[in-house]
Amino acid sequence: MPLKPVNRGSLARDVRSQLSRAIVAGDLPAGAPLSEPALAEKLGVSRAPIREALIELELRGMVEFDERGRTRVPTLTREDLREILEVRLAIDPLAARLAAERRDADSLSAIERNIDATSSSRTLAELSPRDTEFHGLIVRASGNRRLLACWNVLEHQIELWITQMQRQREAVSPDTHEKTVASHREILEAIRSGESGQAETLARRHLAGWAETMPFLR
Amino acid sequence: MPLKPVNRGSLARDVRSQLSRAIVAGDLPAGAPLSEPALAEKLGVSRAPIREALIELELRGMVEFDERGRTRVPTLTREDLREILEVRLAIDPLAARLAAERRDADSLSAIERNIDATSSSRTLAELSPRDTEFHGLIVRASGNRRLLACWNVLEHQIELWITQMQRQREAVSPDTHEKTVASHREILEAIRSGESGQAETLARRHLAGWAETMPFLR
DNA sequence: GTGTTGTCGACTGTCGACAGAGAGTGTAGG
DNA sequence: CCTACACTCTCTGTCGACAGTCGACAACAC
Repeated sequence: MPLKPVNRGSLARDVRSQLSRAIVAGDLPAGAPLSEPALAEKLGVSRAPIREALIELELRGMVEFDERGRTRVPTLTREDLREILEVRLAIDPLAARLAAERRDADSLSAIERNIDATSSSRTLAELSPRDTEFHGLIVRASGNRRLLACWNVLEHQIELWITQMQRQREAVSPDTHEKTVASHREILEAIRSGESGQAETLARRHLAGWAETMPFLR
Repeated sequence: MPLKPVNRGSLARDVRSQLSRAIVAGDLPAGAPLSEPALAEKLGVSRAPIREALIELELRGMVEFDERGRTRVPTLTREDLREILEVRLAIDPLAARLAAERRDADSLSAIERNIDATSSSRTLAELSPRDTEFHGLIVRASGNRRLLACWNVLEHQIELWITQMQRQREAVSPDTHEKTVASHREILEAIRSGESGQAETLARRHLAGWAETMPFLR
């Protein structure tokens, strides 16, 4: 029986992922202050790992500190989404281009599996994490760690915004769903065949097209 | 020992800026492990604010944790610089375009003052922080907080790389210096007059031109 | 000499505790 | 009835302490 390395120093990391999950799931309501002692008791740990987790979540835009140090889940506005999309319009196409220049086999198969999972999603609650994951996989496939760091700043904010839209239970229209999957597959094929310019263009169009389905962005 | 004890109140923030300063100044040598107790004693605080600062510095790429939790100042390679420039080639032009679309008076005058300071810098040690600041001011002027968050991930890494190049004491050739200032001024004027496309193009060319002065990038 | 085992020191992850500050509340006085 | 004040309660920022773990090194066995 092969021995695997054991989990080390998992408390703070566990706390972070639990809080992260709870936030995007909407279990921690936006706006209300998060009390460190309360979180610590709920999670059965002391305040130290809670604090470490909160600091990281703040840098990733999942919580914000008010002027007196209290922590809240931010309420994302139209303006916030606009900002996120503006930056993603720079990041996503770049990531696709770099990924096409590398063509890493492992990354490609991971993306492939993601698309399969996406195509079998039916509700927005299923689809949207897959979609976020798709774009994250491309950023990873770019091999640029700084680009990944930038992506990490945005990644969860997108999911949080979708949650706050309160529309997760809606079924995705078959039309939208089909278009998304087809578009993702196109991008993957451009990457796989090394057509970096095409991958870049497709990624840009994909995101811009999605943004246009959000008419309230003005 | 350029680290000095810190004044009470907002300890963690002070610790972070002191460590940040010490790192980009090269006072904390890259590669060697940073001991929390040692830092705590040098700064006259307990380990708690030290830890908070280190977590933030890690997310900003100024320190890295090894698999066992020990902290080190990373040694940046050619590859790292290439990654940074790749991402900046996406961020900088976008920031310039957005800044031109906003044309905020306060931002414009801050940039103006920065250019004046730049033009009176003589050594690389003086010039390079001004240059970093110039680009940071444009990102701020874009008004996009997510873009600023991405920039923050990169900002200090650039300064750190310059430090590790060990060339701060070199005089900047008058030619290079003049070109830099002229280029910055061009970008500012494009922003001031609201020519967003032009600002974007100039910002891209400016950065690409600088990258070409780094022949070892291949 | 080489490989193994035990010991020592140092460091990280985590915990509980305390002081200061602010918000909310109840009460006394006008 | 309304205001002002004092009290309480909770929270954050910070501290010191402890346990587990790891690397270095010495002692030891073969």
